[in-house]
Amino acid sequence: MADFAGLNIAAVERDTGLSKDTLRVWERRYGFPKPLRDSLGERLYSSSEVDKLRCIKRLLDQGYRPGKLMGASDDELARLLESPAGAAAESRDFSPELSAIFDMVKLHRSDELRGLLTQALMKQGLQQFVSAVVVPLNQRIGEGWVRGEIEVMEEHLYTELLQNTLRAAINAYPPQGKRPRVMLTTLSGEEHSLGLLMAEAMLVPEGVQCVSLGIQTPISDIELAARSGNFDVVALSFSAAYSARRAVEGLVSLRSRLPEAIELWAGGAGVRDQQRRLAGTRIIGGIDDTVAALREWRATRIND
Amino acid sequence: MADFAGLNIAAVERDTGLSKDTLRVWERRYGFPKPLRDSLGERLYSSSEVDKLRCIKRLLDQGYRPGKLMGASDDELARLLESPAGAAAESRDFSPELSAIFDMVKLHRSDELRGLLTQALMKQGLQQFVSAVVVPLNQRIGEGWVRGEIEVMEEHLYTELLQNTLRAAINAYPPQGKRPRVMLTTLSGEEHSLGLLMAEAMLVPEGVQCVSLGIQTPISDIELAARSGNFDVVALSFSAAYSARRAVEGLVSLRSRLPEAIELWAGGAGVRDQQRRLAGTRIIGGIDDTVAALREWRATRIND
DNA sequence: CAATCTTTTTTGTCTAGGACAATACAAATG
DNA sequence: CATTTGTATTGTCCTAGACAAAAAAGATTG
Repeated sequence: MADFAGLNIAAVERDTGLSKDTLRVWERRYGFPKPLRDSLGERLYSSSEVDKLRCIKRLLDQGYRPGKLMGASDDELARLLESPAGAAAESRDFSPELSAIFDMVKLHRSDELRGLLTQALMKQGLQQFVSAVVVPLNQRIGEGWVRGEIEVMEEHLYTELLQNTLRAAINAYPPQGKRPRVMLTTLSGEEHSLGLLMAEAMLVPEGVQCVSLGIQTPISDIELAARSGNFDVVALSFSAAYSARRAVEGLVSLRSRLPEAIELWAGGAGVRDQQRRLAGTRIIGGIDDTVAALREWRATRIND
Repeated sequence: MADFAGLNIAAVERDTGLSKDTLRVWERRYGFPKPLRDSLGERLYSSSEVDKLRCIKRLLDQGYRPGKLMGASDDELARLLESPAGAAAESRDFSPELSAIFDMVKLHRSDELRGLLTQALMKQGLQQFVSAVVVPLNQRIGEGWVRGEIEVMEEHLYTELLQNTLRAAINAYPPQGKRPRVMLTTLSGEEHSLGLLMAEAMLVPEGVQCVSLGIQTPISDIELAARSGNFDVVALSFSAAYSARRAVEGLVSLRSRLPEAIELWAGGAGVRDQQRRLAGTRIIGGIDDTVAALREWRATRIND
C-alpha cells in the first residue's frame, strides 16, 4: 500500500488545527506549504510539511505572526520554540504547595493531582482555595502555555481535574435560597468555563442562589432567561482570549435589553480596565471582588 | 441594533454539524436553505432555518437522503422524525421519575432539578443512574431540542447541572489504580463533553484509572499523551453532530499512529454503525457497552 | 515618557461556480 | 434470489477575488 503519498487537506486540518481555508491562503500568499498534487490536482502534504506546520501553529499560539514565521527554516523554528519568550515571571512567590501541584501537572500524575487539589480545598475552604490556589495556578499554567512549557494535554488535564474539584465542592452546598439570585454564563464566542465556575465557587458559600448556564448563551436567550427566571444579577465571564471590543459591545447591548433592576456583572481578563466604557455594568476586577460586589448588592437592597 | 439578524455560516456549521461546503452546495442545488445576506453578501441563517437543518441532519443520520428531505415542509419533517425509525422514542417507558426531572428542566427550577438528579443518583448508584436516567433524558432533551420544544437555556441548564452531579460523583471515588488506564477525550471539532463524562462514570466504579482530557485534543497530542502516559486504552466520544466521515477518518488516522498494544474505543451517535469500516477500533454501541468493552479487555489481559 | 487615538498592514474567513470521486439506488443479468 | 452493471445523487476539493477584524506602526495628546 503506497500509503505515503501524503496527507490530504482534511487530514492536515485535523492534525494541525489549521483550517483548510488558511492552508490554501498561506500557499497562495507565502508559498508555504507547497504540497504535491495527486492526479486530480488535490493537495498532498508531505509529513515534513505537516511537522513544520505543527511547529508554526505552536508558535502562532505563543503570539508570533505568520508573516514572520513563514520564511523561517526548520532550524530557526526549532530555536524559537526553545527560547524563553518571557524569561521573567519565573521567580514568583510560589508556595511549595502550589509548586507541588504544578509539578504533578507536568508529570501527568492525575491521581496525585486530584488528591492535592482536594486536599488544598479541604484545608482552606472553597473561597480561599479559589483565591489563593486556583488563581495563581491558572496564571502560572497560562504563562507556561504561552512559553511552550505546557503541553496541550497538560493544560487539558489541569482544567478537567480542577473542574471536577470545583463542581464537586459547589454541588456539596445545600441550596439556601438567599438573595440575590445570580445567573452565570458567557457570550457566544467565549469557550472558557473556568471563570464561571470560580465565580460560582465564591458566591455559593455566601448563600447566593447561583444558576450557571455554562458557556455561549446567545444574548437574546440571556435576556429571556433573566426576565423569566426572576434573577437579580446576570454575571458574565470573559477570558483574555475574548476581544475587549466584542466584550464591550455585547455588554452594552445586553445592558440595554435588561430591566434596570437586574444588575449586570462582568469579570475576567477580557474586560479588565473597561469600566469607563461600561456605565451600568459592574466590572469585577479580580476574583475577590466578586464577594465585594455581592456585599454591595446586599447593602443597597437591605430593605427588600 | 437588530441583534437577531441571524447566524453566520460558521455558527451553523458548529450547531448542525453540516460543513460549510455542504450548506453552500445545498443552497445552490436545492434552493434550501436560502439565508438572507448581510450588507456584505454573507449568509445569515434565520433560527427557523437552523431548526429545520437540525431536523434534516437528524433524519440524514437515520438514513434518509438529502434530495428527498429538501423539498419537504416542516410538518412532513416533523412527521418523519416521530415515525417508524425511532418509533419507541415517544411512547417510551418514561418513568414518573424521569418525567419529573424533565418537567423541572422546563420550569427552570434549578434547585429542585439538582435535588432530583442527586436523589436519583443516590438511589441507583452511578452506573445505573447513567444508563437508566441520563441516557433517556439526553434522548428526550435532544428530541425536544430538534423539535423546538426546548429552549437554549433549558438545554444549557440541564447540561450544567448534570455535569455537576456526574463530576461530583466521579470525584468521590478514591483512585484504585487498577488496569486498564484509560484516556478519554474528543477530536478537534467535537465540542460535547457529556459523552466523555458518561463513559468515565461507567468506568470509575469498576476501579479503572480514567484520565479525561476534556474535548478537542488534536490527534498528534493524543498520540503523544497516549504514549507517554502509559495508557492501555484511548476512548473517544462522537456526538450526532460530528460527521461520520470525519469520525472514521480521524479514527483510522489515530489507529495507525498508536502502538498496537493500546486499544482504541469510540462511542456515541457519530460512530454508530461504522464498525465495518473501523477494523482495529472497538465501537461502543451504547453506554452499557462501555462496561462490556472493559470486561473484554480484562478477559484478554488476564495474565498480565 | 506614557497613554490614547488614527492609519496602515497583516491575516483569516467568506464568496461563487466548476469538477470529480465516492456512495446509493435502479436495472439488468446470471 | 444474488450479483453485476449502469445511472443519479451527494460531499469535498479546487481557484481566485473580496473584505473585516486584529495587530502593528505612526501620530497626537496629557
